[in-house]
Amino acid sequence: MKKDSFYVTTPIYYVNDKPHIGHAYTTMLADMLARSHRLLGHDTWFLTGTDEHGQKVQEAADKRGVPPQEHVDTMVKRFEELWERLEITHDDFIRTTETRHTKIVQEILQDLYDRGEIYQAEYDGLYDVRSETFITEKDLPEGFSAENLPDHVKVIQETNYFFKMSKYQEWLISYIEENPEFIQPDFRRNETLGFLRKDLSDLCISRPKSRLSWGIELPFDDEYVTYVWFDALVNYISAVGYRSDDEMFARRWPAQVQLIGKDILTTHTVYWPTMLKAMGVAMPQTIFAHGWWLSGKDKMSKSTGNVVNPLEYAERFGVDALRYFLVAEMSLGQDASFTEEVFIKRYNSDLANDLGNLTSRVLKMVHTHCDSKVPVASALPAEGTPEADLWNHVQTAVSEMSRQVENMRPDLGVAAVMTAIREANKYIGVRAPWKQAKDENLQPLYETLYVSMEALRVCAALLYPVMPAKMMALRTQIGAGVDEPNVDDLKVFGKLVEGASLEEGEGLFPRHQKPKAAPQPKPSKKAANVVTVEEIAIEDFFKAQLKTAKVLEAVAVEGADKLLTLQLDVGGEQRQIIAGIAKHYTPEQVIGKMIIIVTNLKPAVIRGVESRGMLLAASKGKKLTLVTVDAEDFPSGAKVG
RNA sequence: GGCGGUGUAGCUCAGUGGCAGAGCAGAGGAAUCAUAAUCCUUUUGUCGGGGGUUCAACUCCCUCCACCGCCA
Repeated sequence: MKKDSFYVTTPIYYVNDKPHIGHAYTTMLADMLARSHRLLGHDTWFLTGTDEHGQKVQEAADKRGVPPQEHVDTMVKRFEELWERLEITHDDFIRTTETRHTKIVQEILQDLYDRGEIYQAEYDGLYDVRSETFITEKDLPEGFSAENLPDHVKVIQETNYFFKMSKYQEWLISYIEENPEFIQPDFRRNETLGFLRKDLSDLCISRPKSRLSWGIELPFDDEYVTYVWFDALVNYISAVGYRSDDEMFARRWPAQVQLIGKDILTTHTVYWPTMLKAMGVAMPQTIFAHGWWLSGKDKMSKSTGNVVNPLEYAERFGVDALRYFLVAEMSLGQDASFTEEVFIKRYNSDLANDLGNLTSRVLKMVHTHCDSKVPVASALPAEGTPEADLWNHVQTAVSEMSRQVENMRPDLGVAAVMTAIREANKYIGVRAPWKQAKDENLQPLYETLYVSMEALRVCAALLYPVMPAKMMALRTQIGAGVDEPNVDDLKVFGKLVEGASLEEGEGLFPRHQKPKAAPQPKPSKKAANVVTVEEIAIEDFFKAQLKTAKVLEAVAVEGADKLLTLQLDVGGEQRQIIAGIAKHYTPEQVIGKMIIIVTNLKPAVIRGVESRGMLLAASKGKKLTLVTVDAEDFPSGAKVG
C-alpha cells in the first residue's frame, strides 16, 4: 500500500443530467476527503468528470439540431460551473469524449480481443432502449410480456461482442471475501455477494452503429461502438496514465477510495473489478457506496418536484454552510433527510451559536482589551489547568478527525471538532475573561484569550476541508495567516504570533431565523418539506377538471401490489382508472365511496390496463386517505373546484 | 418468495454479557465577553413484542411484529 498517497474518484456524471444534490454531495464529499488528505500532507489526487456517450446524448443533440460533440461541450459547462461554485478542488476533470480517454478504451478493447477475452456472438432477445441494456422477459415491467412489449423494449437479433465476465465470477467472490474493505459499507458488500450467488453472464460490450452511433468505435469492428459502461468505467485509469504515462499510473493507481451512489453498485463492484482483472490491473482499495438524500422521508424525484437544489442553499446560507450540513448530517452509507428545518437547526446550533459566537466573543475582547493585537502569553500551562484540559480536547479532535476520515465517517470527525468547540466555550466560562479584564494585572486575561485563539486556530484547520472559505476567513481574523493550514497547524501549540495586528472581520455565521409564516399566507406549515411551491393563477387550477365519482367496482391489478382497478360512475358515464392505493385500501373498502377524480388527465396504460383519470388522495409519509365528499347521497359527476 | 439489515429519550443516532448514553428539542437556574448567543442543573426510556441460555441479556439464541435494502 502506498501509504502517503491518496487517489479519490467520483463517478463521472452523465452529461445530459441536470446537476442535482446527489451529484453535488458525492463531489463535495470527495473534495472534503481530498482536502483532508492534503492537510495531512499526503500526495493527493482527486478526479471527477463526465460521461458523454450514449443514446440519450445523441437524442438530445438531434433534438437541438446540433452535432453530439457540440451538445456535450455545452452541457458539460453546467457541471464545471457548479463545481467552481461549490469550491471543489478536483485535480483533473475527465470527459469520455477526450482523445486521451477514447484512445485508451480502444487499446484496452483491442488487447482484450487479441487475448480472447472478448468474443463475438449472436444475440437474440429483448433490448431496452431506455437503459441501453439487454434484458430478459423477466425484467419486463409487470403487466407486460413478450407478446405485449412496452414501447421502449424491442426484440432484436444481432451479432455483438461479449466480454468474458463470467469466467471471473469465482475469483471475484473470493476476492471480495478476502478483502473486507474492498466494498463498503459492509451491507453493500453482502449485496454484491448475494448478486454473485447466481450465475454471472458475459457482458455485452458493443452496440451496432445502426442503432447507436454516438460512442467509441470498436477497434476491431467499425460497425460497432462500445457499450457506455465499458467506456465510462475506464475513466478511472485512463485519467491517471494507464497505457500512456507509466510513472503517473504507478503513483496514482490503485485508487484509495472510489465513491459511488448506491444506484451504481453492481457496475462498480462486478463489471469494474472483472474488467480490471482481465486487464491485469490492480483492484482499487475501496469502493464506497453512499446513501441518498431524502426530502423529509420521501425520495426526491422530479415528478413530485421535491428536489433540493444545492445552489439555492448555497445562495441563502453560503456554500460552506451547505458543505458543512452535507458532511455533518449524513452517516456515510445511510440515507439522510434534507429539510430546511433540519438545515437551519443544524446551522444555528453548530455554526452560529457554537463556532460563530465563540469566534465573535473571543475576538471582540481581543479588539477591546488587547489593542487589536494577538495577546502576549506564556507557554501552555501545565497539565491539570483548564488551559491544558482545553488543549487536550482540541488534540482529541485532531486525532478523531483523521481517524474518522480514514473510517469514512467524516460526520463523526466533524462532531469531534464541535465537541472541542463546546469545550472552548466552557473554558471561557471558567476563566471569565470579562472579569479578568477588570483586574489590574491583565496577564491572566491575555493567557485566556491566547489559549482560546489557539483552540480556534486548530479547529479552523480541522474544519478547513469542509468549509474552506469560512475557515480561511476565521484564520485571517485570528492572525493565523493567509496560507492553507498544514499538519504543523494541528499539533503545535503557540503558532499565533504574539503582537500581530488583527483586522476586525465580518461575523462568520449570522444566525438564521427559523422559517416563519411567510408574508404570503401559506395554506399549511409544511416545515418538513423544502419544496418551494410555485404560485399558480386560478385559470391554471381550472385546467384540471375535477368531478365527483362513485366507485362501482374495485379489483386488484394482478401482479401489482399497489394498484387497484376502479370502475367509476361519473354522472352516468362509466370510467376505468388505475389507482395506487392497494396498500391502504382493500377493494371492498372503496366500493361505494364517492371520491374526486381528475377527468381530463391524458389516458395512460398502467400495467397493461388503461386508466382514464386520477383520483385525489391525501398522503403524508406512508399514510394515505382518499379525498371523499362530505354530504351523503351527493350525485356523481358534479364539478369540483 | 429468497437473502440481508434495522427497531434505544419527543427528533437524529451512539453503545456494551455487569449502574441505559450524546447532540438537538423541553424545563429550571447562573452569567452578561459574545450573533437573544454561552454555562450549569434537569424531566422523559416496557432498549419493537414474546420466549430461551446465563449469577447477570439492551447485548447471545429462538420466534413474532413493523419498517428498509438487494434479488426474484
